[in-house]
Amino acid sequence: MRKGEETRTRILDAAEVAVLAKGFGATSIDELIVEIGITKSGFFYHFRDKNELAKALLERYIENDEKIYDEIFGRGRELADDPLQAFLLGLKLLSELLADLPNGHPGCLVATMCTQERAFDREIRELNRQAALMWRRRFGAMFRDIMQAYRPREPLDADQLADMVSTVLEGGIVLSKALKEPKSLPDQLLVFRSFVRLLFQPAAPA
Amino acid sequence: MRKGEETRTRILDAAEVAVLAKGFGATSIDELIVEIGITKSGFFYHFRDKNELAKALLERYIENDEKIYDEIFGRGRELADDPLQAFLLGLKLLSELLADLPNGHPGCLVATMCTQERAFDREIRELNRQAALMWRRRFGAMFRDIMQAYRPREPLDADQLADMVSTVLEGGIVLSKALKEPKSLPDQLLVFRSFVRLLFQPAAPA
DNA sequence: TGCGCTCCTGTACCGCCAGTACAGTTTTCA
DNA sequence: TGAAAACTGTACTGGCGGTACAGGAGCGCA
Repeated sequence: MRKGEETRTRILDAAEVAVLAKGFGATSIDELIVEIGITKSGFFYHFRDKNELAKALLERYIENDEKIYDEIFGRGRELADDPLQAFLLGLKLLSELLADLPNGHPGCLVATMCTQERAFDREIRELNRQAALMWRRRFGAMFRDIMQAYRPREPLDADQLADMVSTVLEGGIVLSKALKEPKSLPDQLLVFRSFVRLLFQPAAPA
Repeated sequence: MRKGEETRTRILDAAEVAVLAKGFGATSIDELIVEIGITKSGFFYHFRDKNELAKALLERYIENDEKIYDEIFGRGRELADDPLQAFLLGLKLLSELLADLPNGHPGCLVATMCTQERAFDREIRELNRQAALMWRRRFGAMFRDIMQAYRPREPLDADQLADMVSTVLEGGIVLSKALKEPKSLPDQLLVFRSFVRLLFQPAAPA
């Protein structure tokens, strides 16, 4: 049990790196087993097929993602009582975390599975959808809290603002990779942060 | 010559649909040639290998993308003299165009190649980078024009604002696909439009 | 001590796929 | 009508996903 879990984790680790770098279709099982030093039979002992691997990969990724957001925006709430300040602080912390990744963001598995959606079954596409909905719920709740205390200068929907967080993150990752400029992602997040601050800023004093 | 171009186009058309749906690695040449009714030899007459296909695909995609932006933001400038109004109008027109796609946005090839970057050679990654830089130049020029006439309420960089257009488009496509909500993409673009309007809105009257 | 379970290895095989090689054939257009 | 363009046909290679099993090493427990 102990040993089996460890091997499984090593497969997932190697697969995640490869899938984020080359895409799922271009990631071969043969290459993974060579890398981690097991046989093909060993691989299929842990995963029925490649689709099972994709599912396990995505589940683990989403779980970890949620944990990171919990920590970062939890810290934001610890350091600031005001919901707007807490959120802005969270965005700042997230931007710093992304800026500190030495080789830039490795990529988002949710995005990877979206850009190759027909390569996966219904179950995986549903997992992907649930992840995006969780992001919406998380940030939507924050924006609703903020709106209790601040009146937005434009009548924007809390869920659409929440989606904007995911949009900027996913889009920033793509742009960063296309440009080969790791700094673009944290920068874009800070631009979005400025927008949020502007949106809830009280009208200029008379 | 005429005929050859037509076949080549048919290959590219079929390949683009398949690559956007399943990713490049999961798109097989065998499947493409069956779909368009040629032989494998016929395919390799037009493209030396799969990488040549990818390059041609990306080149055509970027060219077409530029043409669409030229048209839409050109129309914006025709209908409004003011650079801010012209840009806001362009975003509106773009949002409407995206909202009218019956099955949602098919996906962006630049994003596809980013999320599978290691599957492609240096030349293709450079093409991708140039595309992102072209977007930056295009929208950066528009923001600089706007800044000649309007003072932003936050000191934001024109190039970073320009990148935000690409970010929102790429991120919106990913989110739309993940959520299976085609409307998310045009909606996100309109949220961004509100932000831009807010940014250049004169300070609230005293 | 040995039984059974987990966690693999080894071997052999199938059909799909990218790519090569090249000879031959049809189509197109000047 | 003839040369070039645009293919087809055939045969092959090696990698890959996946299947099918048979067997074995190490470990916990009665």
